[in-house]
Amino acid sequence: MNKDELRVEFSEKRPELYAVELFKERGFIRKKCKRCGRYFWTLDDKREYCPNQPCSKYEFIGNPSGDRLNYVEMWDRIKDFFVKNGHTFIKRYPVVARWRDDLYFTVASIIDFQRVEEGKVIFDFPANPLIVPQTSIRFNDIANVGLTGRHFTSFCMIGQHALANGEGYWKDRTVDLDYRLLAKQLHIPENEITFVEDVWMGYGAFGYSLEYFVKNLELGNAVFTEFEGSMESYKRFEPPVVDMGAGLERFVWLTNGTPTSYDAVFGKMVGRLASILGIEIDNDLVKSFYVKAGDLDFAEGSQSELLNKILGSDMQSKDSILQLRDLFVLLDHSRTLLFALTDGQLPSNVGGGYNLRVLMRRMLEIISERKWEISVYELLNWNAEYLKPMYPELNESVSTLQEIINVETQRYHKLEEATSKMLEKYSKSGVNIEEAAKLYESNGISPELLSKAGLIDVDPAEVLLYITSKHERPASVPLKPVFDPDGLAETRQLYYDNIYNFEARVLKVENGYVILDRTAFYPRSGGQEPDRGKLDGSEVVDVVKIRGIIGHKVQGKEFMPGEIVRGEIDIERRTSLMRHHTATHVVNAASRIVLGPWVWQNSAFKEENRARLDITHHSALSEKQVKEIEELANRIVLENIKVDKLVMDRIKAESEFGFRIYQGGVVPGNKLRIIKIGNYDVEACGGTHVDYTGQIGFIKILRVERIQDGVDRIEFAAGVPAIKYIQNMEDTIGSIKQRLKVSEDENIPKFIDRMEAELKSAEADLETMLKNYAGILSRDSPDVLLINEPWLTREKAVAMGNHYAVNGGAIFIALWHQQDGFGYIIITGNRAEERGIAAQSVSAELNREFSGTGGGRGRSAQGIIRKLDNEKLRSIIERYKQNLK
RNA sequence: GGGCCGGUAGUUCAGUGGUAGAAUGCCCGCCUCGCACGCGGGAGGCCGCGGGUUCGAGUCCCGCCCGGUCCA
Repeated sequence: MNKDELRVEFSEKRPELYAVELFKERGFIRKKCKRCGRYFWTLDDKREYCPNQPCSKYEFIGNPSGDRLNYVEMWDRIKDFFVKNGHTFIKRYPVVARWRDDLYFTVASIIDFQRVEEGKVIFDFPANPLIVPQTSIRFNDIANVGLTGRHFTSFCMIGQHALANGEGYWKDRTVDLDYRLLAKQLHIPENEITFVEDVWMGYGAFGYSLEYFVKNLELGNAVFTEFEGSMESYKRFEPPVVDMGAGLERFVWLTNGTPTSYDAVFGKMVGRLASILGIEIDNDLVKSFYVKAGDLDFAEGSQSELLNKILGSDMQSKDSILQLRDLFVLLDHSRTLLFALTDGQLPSNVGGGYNLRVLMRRMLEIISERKWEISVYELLNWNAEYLKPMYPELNESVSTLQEIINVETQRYHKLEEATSKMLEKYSKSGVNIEEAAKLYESNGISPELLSKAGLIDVDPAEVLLYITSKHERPASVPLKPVFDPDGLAETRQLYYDNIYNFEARVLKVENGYVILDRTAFYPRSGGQEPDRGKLDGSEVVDVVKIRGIIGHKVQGKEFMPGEIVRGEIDIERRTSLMRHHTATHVVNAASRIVLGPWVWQNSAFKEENRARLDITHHSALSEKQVKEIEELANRIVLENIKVDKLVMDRIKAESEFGFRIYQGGVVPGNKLRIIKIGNYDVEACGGTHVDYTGQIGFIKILRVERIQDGVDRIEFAAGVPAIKYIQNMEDTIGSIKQRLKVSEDENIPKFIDRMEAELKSAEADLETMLKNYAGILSRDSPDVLLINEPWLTREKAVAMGNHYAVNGGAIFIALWHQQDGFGYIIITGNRAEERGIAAQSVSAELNREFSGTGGGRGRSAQGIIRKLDNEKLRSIIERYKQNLK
């Protein structure tokens, strides 16, 4: 199924889908665009073209429509309208989409309420209908930011969402509300409003949509997700979903009519930044440029080419546009960074973190190249202040972000240093295209930089093309569920109620998994390993949950549907799992307190004997930090705090505790199970926990490692396994003390120091002795020295040979016994050289005569011989002696 | 998540399969010098770790660890 086919299906074959009541009531006419052929609805019977670019051009620049409002005012106005009309206001979700494994960032408001389970989309609305100002992040238009006047790396998507299930509403009311928002609430003349027919699809569901435009600026898109299946056979999606997303930035732009949306959106910040940086803005140039640049795509093709097309050869204009672009980029990128950092994403070299690093580095690069007197942190601060009425959390978090920015800035400076060193290195030779590609991919030195430094002749774009031509990507294979949950009711969970023995009815047996109507067995989920125990006396070896249905893998017995069985949980194992799970929350809280507010749980795993917690942090953990975390965690244990296990409405939990509760990802459902440990930690969590922190007993951190840029792993044990770990450590130290014959732990390092010193002095003595010995030997037999001693090794032979040669010896031959013959080393001195005797020629002779192999260079050679004939060796040596006389 | 680059003296880095180097810093001595003072001497190394190939590996091959970088 593709979009074009779907358009034909809906717009051509089923046009009635789009004919909402409002169109009849207000007299909108359906037209077909003369240029692109798409259908649109308008009150203007003379209109021939749809409002999309390039079929039509913007008409609002310098000629705005509706009430002129700034960013924050505009949101208030829109929010008031929807709330007045029965919508529940929902605070924005984090821009870091932790509840989705297919996305790093929240890219649209509907993402908040979608859960993807086994490739199927499930909608989960906290209220119906609702309105949300969802900050959405998109990195695909990064090259267009600042140049087209309308692209951002993040924007506010006004999300108007409803389920058509009786409680919410469907398309007639949706379009009616959107129309009234424009015409009544914002006083936009109704004949300026146009609706365009379009289609939408994703995750198996699809539908049709009406995009709405004013003066040819697209403001929003109302998507009606009504179907699922394939083009050939589709059925109604229950319940149908209203997904209206509109760009707040567009609304502000329209009603202000500025040349760019940045002017409207960032308001006073533009002028303030320009005056600090000493930039004078030429309004005529700006207006004429952005009117033309609006419908170009700078992401594809050469940027300078497009600029030349608009500005001709006027270098000065080009410079001032690029300068303005950089100013807008700083404002845009700093806003995106502010949201993403606040929501806990750290810059790094993997995953979504890389996108942030790119933004950060682009900002630092601009600031450093233009020598602008502004810091990244200041810009974040401005944005936080500006957006305070809408998003107070930004202003609360911004001061804590300084440390992250510092670390990242230092990394950038390190890269800068390394770069200038590399440029220096290649300054004479220059680089070819292959080297340029390598320098960029491995050292981060961009082709533009090489070009500026005059090290490459080719167009930088050509290097990038060369790089992309080498890349390919692999595909991933989705896992197949172990049993089919369709048609089964959710299993009743008994494991939260301290039940360890129970009776239940078998509903189904598939693939070795027994599904019961109720169970006290905790399934593998939330990083907690499953319970073990017995079902009718047989071992339960695994417990899994698929869409609320719990399956037990049992060994040694066949079960029949309908029979009643007895379950018995392994209490010792469960208790240990509970300790480790609560301990994980405690260690997470301790890490956040010790390190900083950017610490989130990245993932976690709890088993019977140990647990590991991966946390987001900008640097590797120091020994001191680990000790502090361990100590604080144990203090929280000693405080013996009650572990509250609450069931709360999602909205209430989110508003009371914030999105911090989603450490392990957002849990589906309107009711959340909340685990609260005093004021230390609150998380939505489905795991089993102890009742008081004191029951954890003792937490011991076993090891920490940095598993990737931005993530540190903490492995620890709680309770009995932690004690066992300490006991093992004691045993090890005890045996070391026994071997070293020291009585106190603290004497071990001293003992090692002494051993090291003794070894060193023994080595030095040996060296001296070898030297002296070689000196004596060089006097006694200055021509050829054959030495064959049991204590010889390669290293000792080399050292001796050198001393021998230095003292005037000519040919040094060392032989020592080896597994399959004799190893030898030959070192020659000046006198041998004068006679034209090279070490490798002696070696060659030995090899030839005694079935050996080996070789060398200049004054040294080494090898092995297998069949030594002492008689023959003596005569060879005699010959060399004669030769040297 | 994938690709690529790197890891050798305290530091910055060279290093054709054949005795581990330079510069700088450090220590000692000389010089009292037109200025990164100069001269001489010295200490400082599991060449990231483990395996393999080889008579022989810093060097070639494989795996791992650490750092960096680019891409999705």
